[in-house]
Amino acid sequence: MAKITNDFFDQVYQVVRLIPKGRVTSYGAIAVYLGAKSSSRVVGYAMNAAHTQKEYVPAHRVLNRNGQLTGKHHFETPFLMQELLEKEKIKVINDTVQNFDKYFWDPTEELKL
DNA sequence: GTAATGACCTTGG
DNA sequence: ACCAAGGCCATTA
Repeated sequence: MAKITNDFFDQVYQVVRLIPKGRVTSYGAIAVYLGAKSSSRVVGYAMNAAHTQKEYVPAHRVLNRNGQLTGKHHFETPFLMQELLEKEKIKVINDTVQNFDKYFWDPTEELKL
């Protein structure tokens, strides 16, 4: 399936894999990094197809702008996402990451195109 | 080919 | 300050 969007998806997956351990980011940040800030939804959609990729994608490190685990329900188990985040020493309360701004990992700042 | 949906974000009242 | 609606882009039915 050589589609045009495949490239965009691949970019998203690459960025997500580049997220350091114990760090999180938002869909919008990735969208901005890819130059499609308006396509924040597409980033989330890419995550939806993330589990279809060969390589594992740490989608649990990708949250919305509010720091909420909106996509936890899309994981194999709703608890898996929070479990993984807690393993990264990240406190998750009520499906929300604490100190989100502190753990926030901005690709545009770190990768600095 | 058209219509509806979605792991979102921004702006208006 | 809080609540509601629209917009953007790609995928699926």
